[in-house]
Formats: sequence, C-alpha cells, structure tokens
Amino acid sequence: MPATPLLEIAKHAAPLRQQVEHAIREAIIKGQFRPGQRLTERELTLSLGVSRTLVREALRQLESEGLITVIPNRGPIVRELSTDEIEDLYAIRAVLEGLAARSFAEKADAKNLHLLDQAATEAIKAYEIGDAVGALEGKNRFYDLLVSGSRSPSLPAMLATLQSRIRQWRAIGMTHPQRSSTRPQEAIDGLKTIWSAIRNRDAAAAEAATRDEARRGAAELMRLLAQTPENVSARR
Amino acid sequence: MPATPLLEIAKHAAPLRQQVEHAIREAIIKGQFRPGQRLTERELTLSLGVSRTLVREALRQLESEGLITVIPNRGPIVRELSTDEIEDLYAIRAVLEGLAARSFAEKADAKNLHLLDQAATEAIKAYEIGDAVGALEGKNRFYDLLVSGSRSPSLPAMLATLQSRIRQWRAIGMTHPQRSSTRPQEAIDGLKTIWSAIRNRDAAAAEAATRDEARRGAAELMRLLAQTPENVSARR
DNA sequence: CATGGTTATATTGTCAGACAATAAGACAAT
DNA sequence: ATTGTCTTATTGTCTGACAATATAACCATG
Repeated sequence: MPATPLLEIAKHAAPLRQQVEHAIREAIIKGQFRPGQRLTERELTLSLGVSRTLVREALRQLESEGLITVIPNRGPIVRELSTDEIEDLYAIRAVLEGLAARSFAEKADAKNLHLLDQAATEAIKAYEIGDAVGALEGKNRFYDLLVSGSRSPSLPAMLATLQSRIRQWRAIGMTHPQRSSTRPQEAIDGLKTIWSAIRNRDAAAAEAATRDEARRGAAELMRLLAQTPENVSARR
Repeated sequence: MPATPLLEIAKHAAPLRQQVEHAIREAIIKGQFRPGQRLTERELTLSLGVSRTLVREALRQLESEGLITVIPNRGPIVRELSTDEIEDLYAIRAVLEGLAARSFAEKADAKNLHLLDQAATEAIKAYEIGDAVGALEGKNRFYDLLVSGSRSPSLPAMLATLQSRIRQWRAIGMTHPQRSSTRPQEAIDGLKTIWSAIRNRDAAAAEAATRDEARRGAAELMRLLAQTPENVSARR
C-alpha cells in the first residue's frame, strides 16, 4: 500500500498521440468533420503532420468512444446518430447526472458547496437580467460542478464522452427557430430545485430533480428534431 | 434516407486487431494478467505473435475502456481499483441497469417478455431445487435480457464495459468465505420483484426494484471487501 | 553508511516504407 | 441493362529504425 504522496506532480510529457486524438475529436465535435463524412488516414496524416501510426491509434480511441464508426477495409466515418440513438444517449445522461447529483448531495464538502452556490446564483442573476449567454455559462458550470463534486472517479469521464457525442445536437437545441420560449425559465427553475435539494442534503430529491430536468431538456430537443425535416445526419 | 435492406449480411472478416484486443481483454478479465501487473509491448507481441502496431492499437482501446492505465514512457499496467472506485462503478451500474429495466417495461415486445419469463422461472426453479449454479445462470440471463430487450442502442455496450471492469471482483463476491447466507434468497426475491413490475408494465417500479437489488448486491460485496485484509490489488 | 551523481539498459514514442487484401468505381462485353 | 473484369484508392499488417525517457546499476564522495 503506497503512501499517499503529499502533492501530485502533474508531469505529463503529453504524448503526441493525445494531441492528435484531441484534435480529431474537436474537429468532429465542432462539426468540421460532419456526420457521415469519411476520414481517410492519408487525409488526417497530411493535415496533422504526423505518421499513420499515430492517426490510427487515435482513431481506435475515438472508435471506442463512439465518435466514429470504422467499416472494415473502408475506414472510419464520423458517426451519425438516429433520433432514437440521440434520445437514448440523453436518457443515459439523465440517470448519470441524477446519480452525480445524489452523490453530491451526500458527499460534497463545504468548498464544493460554495462553488455550486456561486454558479447557481450567477446563472439565476444572469437570467433575470436577460443575459442569456451568462445564464447558459452559469448553468453549464453548475452542472460541471455537480459532476466533479460528486467525488465519483468514473462519472466525469463517462459524462464527458456522452457530451462529446451529443454536443452537436445540443447546439441545434439552442438555435432552433422553433425552440420553446418557456424553456429557459423551466431550466432555471429546474436548477433552483436541484440546488435547494442539495442544500438540504436531500439526496433523493436532488437526484429526482436532476433527472427530471434532464428529461425535460431532452424532450424539448426531441420535439425540435422531430420538426426538422432535413434529416439528422449530413450528406456526404 | 437509405432503404432498409432486406437482410443484413454479417460480413465482418474480423480484422486481426479485434482478436488481439479480445485476447488481451479476456486475459485481464480472467485474471491471467493481474491488477498492477505491467504489460510490455514486447511480451504481448511475442505471446500473441503479432506486430507491435496491432498490440499498440489494441492497448489504446483497452485504455479508453478503463481496463488498463498507460503511464507515459513506462507503458500500460492492468488497472487496479480502489474500493472507492469499485463502489462507484457499482453505483453507476445500478442506475444504468435501472434505466434498462425501465425501458424494458415500457418498450419490450412479446418475444422479449417471453424470453424474460423463461429466464426468470428457470432461475427461480433452480434456486428452489438448490441448484446454485443454475440459479446464477438464470439470473445472469435474466439481466442480460433486461438490457438487450430494453431497445437501447448504447446501454449494452456501456454495461458490458462496466462488467469487464468489475467482473474480477464479482467473482470474489461469489466465493468469499464470509459471504452472507441470506444473499442468494435476497437476489431471487429482488428478481421476482423486478419481474412482476415488468409484467405489470410498471416502469417506475421496475427501475426502482432493479436499482435496489443492484445496490444490495454492491453493499454485500463492499462488506466482503472491507473484511478482506489483503488489499484489493495484487502485488506485482 | 548514506547520499548524490553518472552510466547503462529496457521500454516506449514516433517515424518511414513496404506489401497484401479488399472495396468501390470504371469500363468493357454480352 | 446486366454481368464480369480491371483499376485504383484505401485499409490492414509487418518490419526496422531511432530518439526520448524512466528505471536500475553502479560508482564516488562526504
């Protein structure tokens, strides 16, 4: 049993392959590579300036994260999601965030509670002023804190992976012409409910509220997607 | 929108790297490579008879599944889990299985319901006869069906990954000298509760029952681990 | 003896180049 | 128009190389 070191040194010579992986992932998430699009190894090696070895290793990781699909002897394509799959991912996210909220309510220390307070008040304030961007940022920070403060070793990574698969469609949800006008209010209300449950250390209520809020968000997105005639995936 | 093909061809040609990946994963899960143990690339290439390229690609996948940890310039080691991490993984599994049960209750078709019935009755019968192995098998099949019948595209893979990270300790739970004698009965009762909730198409109850049962199982394992003096991880 | 520095060794990180195997597209023939 | 053949682009896999790094072994010095 090794003694816990006094301070962790973050020395991480950051292998090049991680940068490669990161670069491709970001390009996919940001939509530079669109769903359905083929990603040939040559193209990637050229644009990234690294060897095929590294590109292939990065592709393997992105594959197990579900960001790309690799067709044998054909190569990877940016994964397209059906509406069913999107809905499924959102449902999974809902229960995982619910779990995070539960753990947070049970285990969070004073510092994390304080940070959460900050984010919550900030989001609410921004919303009341009419600062949509600020409200969104605060809300995002709130949820990030919820996860990181849950003291769960695995949840952050799992949710991050989910996020990266979903992010493209979240964006749609924010800019869609037909998005509901009451939704932002709803989101803030949801946040308040979660927040107060946590402050009361009511783990069950925190979980339920988080799940419900996530589900409402998902429902709204699914409604928008259903009304979007052009299919979810891009043409190649 | 491509027309749905009349029959899917399972043409896979199974790239060699998948076999490599599978082989290493199995060796880890079965405990041939023990937690904490180093896995050098040379060793793997030799024992598997493939090139470093393939070994490295396989390692990347196993890394993102959480089965190994790669230390920069040092190479991979079979991941060791602290009791906290084990508990965390079980908690995640609990909510995901709960979600699966919920979806199953909502969406399962007659065929899957029938299969579930079969597995359930088989498990119960076996238990009543005193056939511990048969009961376990039936129980496992029951849970597998729960997941596969949930019509969730992503849950099966996620739960499979979790399983592979946990399986080693599940084994401990079954053979530990101090394991509770009432636990098998409890597990069967839990299964019955889940089953009847599903037959009533009561999604909420199915989810709750599944989560509770998973939690009880986890609690039992954690109790056993706490009483096991030798640490969770193997020495190298 | 302890301590600190230096060299040696094993291993990973990365590259380049090669060639077989396959899938998709182009083309020809019936 | 359908079928069969050829071509080409691309992946799948291997080999060998070399630099960068961490660990182990060793040595020197106080």
